[in-house]
Amino acid sequence: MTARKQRLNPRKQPIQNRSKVTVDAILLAATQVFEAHGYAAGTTNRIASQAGVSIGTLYQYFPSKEAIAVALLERHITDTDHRLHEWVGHMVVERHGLCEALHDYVAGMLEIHTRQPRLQHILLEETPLPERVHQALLEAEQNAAKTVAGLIRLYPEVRSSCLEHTCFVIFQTVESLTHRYAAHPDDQFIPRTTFVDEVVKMLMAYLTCDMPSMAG
Amino acid sequence: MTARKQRLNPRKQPIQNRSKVTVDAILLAATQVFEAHGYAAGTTNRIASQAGVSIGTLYQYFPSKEAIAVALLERHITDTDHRLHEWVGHMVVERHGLCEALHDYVAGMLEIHTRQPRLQHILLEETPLPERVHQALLEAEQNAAKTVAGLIRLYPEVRSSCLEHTCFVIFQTVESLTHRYAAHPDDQFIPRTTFVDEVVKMLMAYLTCDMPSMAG
Amino acid sequence: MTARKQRLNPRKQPIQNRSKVTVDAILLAATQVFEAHGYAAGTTNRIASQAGVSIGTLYQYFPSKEAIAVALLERHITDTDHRLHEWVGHMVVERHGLCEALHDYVAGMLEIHTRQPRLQHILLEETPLPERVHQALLEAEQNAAKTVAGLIRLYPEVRSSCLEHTCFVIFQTVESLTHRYAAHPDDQFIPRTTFVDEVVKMLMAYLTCDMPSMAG
Amino acid sequence: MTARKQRLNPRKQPIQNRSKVTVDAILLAATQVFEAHGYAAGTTNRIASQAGVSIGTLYQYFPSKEAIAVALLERHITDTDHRLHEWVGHMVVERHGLCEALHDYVAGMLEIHTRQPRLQHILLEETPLPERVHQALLEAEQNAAKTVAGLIRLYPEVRSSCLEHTCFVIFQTVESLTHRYAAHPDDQFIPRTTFVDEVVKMLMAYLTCDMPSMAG
DNA sequence: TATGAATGAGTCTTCATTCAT
DNA sequence: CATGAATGAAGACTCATTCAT
Repeated sequence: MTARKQRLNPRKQPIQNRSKVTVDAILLAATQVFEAHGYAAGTTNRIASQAGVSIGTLYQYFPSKEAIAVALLERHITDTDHRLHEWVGHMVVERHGLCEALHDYVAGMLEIHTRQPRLQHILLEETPLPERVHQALLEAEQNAAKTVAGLIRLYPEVRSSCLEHTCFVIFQTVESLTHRYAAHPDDQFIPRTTFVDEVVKMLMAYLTCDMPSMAG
Repeated sequence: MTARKQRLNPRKQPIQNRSKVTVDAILLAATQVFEAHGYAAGTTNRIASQAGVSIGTLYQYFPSKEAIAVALLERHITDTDHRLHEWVGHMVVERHGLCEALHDYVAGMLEIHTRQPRLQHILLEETPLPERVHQALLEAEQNAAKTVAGLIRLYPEVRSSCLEHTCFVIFQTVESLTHRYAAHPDDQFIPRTTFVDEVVKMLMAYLTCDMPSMAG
Repeated sequence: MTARKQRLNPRKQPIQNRSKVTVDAILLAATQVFEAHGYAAGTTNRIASQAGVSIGTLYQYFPSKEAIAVALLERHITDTDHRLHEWVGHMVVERHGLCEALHDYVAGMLEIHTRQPRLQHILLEETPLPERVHQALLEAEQNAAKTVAGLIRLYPEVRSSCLEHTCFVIFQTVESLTHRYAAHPDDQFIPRTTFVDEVVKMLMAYLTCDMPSMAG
Repeated sequence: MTARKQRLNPRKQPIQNRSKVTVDAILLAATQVFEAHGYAAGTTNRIASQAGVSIGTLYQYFPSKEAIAVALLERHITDTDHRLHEWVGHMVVERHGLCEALHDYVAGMLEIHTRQPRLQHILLEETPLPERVHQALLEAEQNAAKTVAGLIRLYPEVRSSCLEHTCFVIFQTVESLTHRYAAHPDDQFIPRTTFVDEVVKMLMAYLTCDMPSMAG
């Protein structure tokens, strides 16, 4: 079936794959270079040489430096979404308690951000992105909140007048706190495990404590 | 009365102020330019022309682009510190309840970050600052946490095994959540007042709910 | 024979040469520009356009303006060394007399300096060179003195208590006098050939006259 | 007599002197600054502040940076001329021998150039001077040669077919050799006193040895 | 298709000079 | 006359992007 195609294309790998490999190498290199130098100082030449391809080849696959950043961000969005769904699935299957679930979530996000502390900020703040990408990001965040809500809803101890809002806040809290901690680890002041525990405690309290919506 | 003296110094403003006015104009312009273009794309020429002075004048007052960023950050640290102390004083004098106090705090921070949504992150993340400035920032954050703790401690309903850690988390939560909301206002999804209320609710729960330090 | 291979590489010149041609063009242009404007006023843009390349290309081959000057100086050192050795070889083979030998030497140096009257001084005096380059130059001068001594020693009429010192003085005298004459040709006052003759006469007298080392 | 004038000008010093003091201060400062930083990097602001006057005052007395260099060069020419005549007078009065006279001359020039090793080169080579200044310099050099000739002629042991040419060469030799030695003291290789002795030896030989004008 | 030399607009920064006070 | 803040042209250098091979 693919044999005939192969004959027309007697390379070791099918064209599609070759491209994919190159694109992947470039994106990986871009991740590393941006992470290390920031967006402005992360030059396309550095990315190309880190990827092991020529600058010309890089521009064969991406029309501009910005396009690389956009691709990176799109990939990031997809990845995060995947992870989130995997986590939810895992929690459901394993029948973890709420507290364990939250702990898993917070620790997982902290780990991701620790591995690439700057990338997200670089893509979100330093890169001049087209509006549609920003929109995509917002949508992704709202979907994420919904996904989290889907899991949270399963726990009977949760009390919330509006689960959507609650979960939006939870998602944002975890995102921003773990990112911040990863970017500037104040390990001297508060150790990592304590930090995770405290955040989980806050989320648990928020979700389970009976509290009037405002004042009282 | 002062007319005669004025004649000896017919400047509109005393010399001291002239410099200060220029410096202020530059810093204000830098704020706007960085806010609009980021650090790397915020060129010194743009800052100068936005400030209404020549590029030469800019370099008379600041030896380098970095120096402008440092000045901006130092000013930001001082300002934040002032505001925080003012807030604490206000709360103590007015004998506000904990919930109102937190509401004030969150709303205040959100307002600050709304006015300059990107600046803080730009200074913190995009600008290659000398180590001592980073240290100063960390110190400032820890002091802020202590200041918050000083106020929180006055409320008998607060339950916390370690107030220092708790307040550190609270400070970071408010900082990062308000900044995030200001930077990418998801107004469509969750309105501003609701957002503030939810955050306050979370903080209240965290501070007052009796909850084992971990698991249970 | 090589025709088929050539077709695989249809460039007018092999790659290696292309770079070399460019580098040479830049160095030649730098020589002319420094010669005409001095080091400080010899801008890299001027050098580039004189070389017929873009400023970007210039910086592809030399990391800084200083690097160009260093390259120029190194080339100069090598060239001078070559010429000196050639001259010595020539003298030995041709069995010239001392007077003719000195005449050749002086006339040769005068010619070199006439072609580039300012360059040497510019490189030595106006350019802030790294220490190792200065060291290299000193070494080169001392080697030159030794080379001269190697030849001088062959002439039995030479009387000198310390040939090393004598030849050092001779080398410096020829260097500085010919350079000075070339830089500010006082042709009106003393014609070129007379100048050379007089210098040779002085050197001959210095080398051959019996004279007490001091006073007497 | 001058009293009446004084009353019209009740300053501590007459106007003329005040100006002169300021001009002198500027020229002295320029000497030091050029010596330390070269012409291009010797900024007018640095000169002014070194002179203890404002940049505005500097431009009240000199219309441009170049004018300062010209004034410096003119002063240098005058000074050198003075020194030369003093030396000649001294030699004549003291009835020194030729050898001592030359020794005095060489040692004196070496001392001058040692005190300001770069200044002369800076003025002559780095500064883009108007043609008339170059002419003045040439004239000064030729006058100097004549002055030297005037002294040399008094010594009966001197043999020279053309004293003018001989003395021109002598003047240039001493100028360039001492300047070169002062600029790059190769003390390690040849000590200062030895250097002076050798140069004197060469000059003595040149002046007193009977030698055919060329070849032989 | 891959390559990488070449391009040049744009960046930060300096400094001679002016002019209002 | 003295001052020094302000000016802006110009210089060294970078880097996204193109195109001939």
